Amino acid sequence: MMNDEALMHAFAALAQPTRMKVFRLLVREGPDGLPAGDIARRLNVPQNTLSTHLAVLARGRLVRKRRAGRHVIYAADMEGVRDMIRFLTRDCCHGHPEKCEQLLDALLPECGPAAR
Amino acid sequence: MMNDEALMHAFAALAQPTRMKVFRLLVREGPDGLPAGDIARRLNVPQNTLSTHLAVLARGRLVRKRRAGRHVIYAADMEGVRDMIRFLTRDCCHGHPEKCEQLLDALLPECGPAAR
DNA sequence: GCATCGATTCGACAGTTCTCGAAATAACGA
DNA sequence: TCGTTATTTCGAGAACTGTCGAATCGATGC
Repeated sequence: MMNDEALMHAFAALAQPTRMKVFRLLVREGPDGLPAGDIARRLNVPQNTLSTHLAVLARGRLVRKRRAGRHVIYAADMEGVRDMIRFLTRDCCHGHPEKCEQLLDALLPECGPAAR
Repeated sequence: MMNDEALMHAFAALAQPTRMKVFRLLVREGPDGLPAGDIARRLNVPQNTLSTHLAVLARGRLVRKRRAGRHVIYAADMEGVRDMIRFLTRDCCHGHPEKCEQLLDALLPECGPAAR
């Protein structure tokens, strides 16, 4: 479980337009991820600037990196995401689960109607 | 639906320890909320500093304010939360809903086992 | 070894955020 | 109206963040 500081890093990581775009791109790309250079090219950001942003996302556990030859491949890391959701929704219902409907509705449609 | 800038404000709002504590407190407190001064006292933050933080949370649609006499009462606003969750989970499953299990597990326990 | 390619780190500048004392605003009661 | 209480806004200093050129590191192939 993430502590408060780690959680803060996760929120800070997404509080910046370029990093939001990177995260979105990587979530769509799936577990295979993309090399740093490809991301830089696709988002039109200088490679060194992007590298800094990727480090911030990694610090927030929102991306994971692995090396493949001379490429470093980044992929979305859902562990950080899970802990953010936990924080956002902890104690939200006060014993009235139906109040969480709108929150569940935000999550479930993405997973298809067969999710549950 | 929140645009990217509004969403960014929501993430930025939680990227700061005092504001994280305020949000957590207000979520626990429920829809009735708390007057600004009570929050300041409970978290040991000067009232003017807290006021600034509350404004940032409000900009991110994470709290709502209403006036009651000379008090201004703040309560958690789940609309911003819902849009954050939507952003975090959009396109995460790639046609394999079972991959979202861990994300659902982050949300459902908070709502009690009878939630679905 | 050395040239090359991909990625990161360094260093500096500009811009933004955090904090809090002091001043201003807003609502109430006497 | 005046004094009191609750909250917000203003202003300034310190700290932090985003950006990108230049230098560095790491892996590959010749």
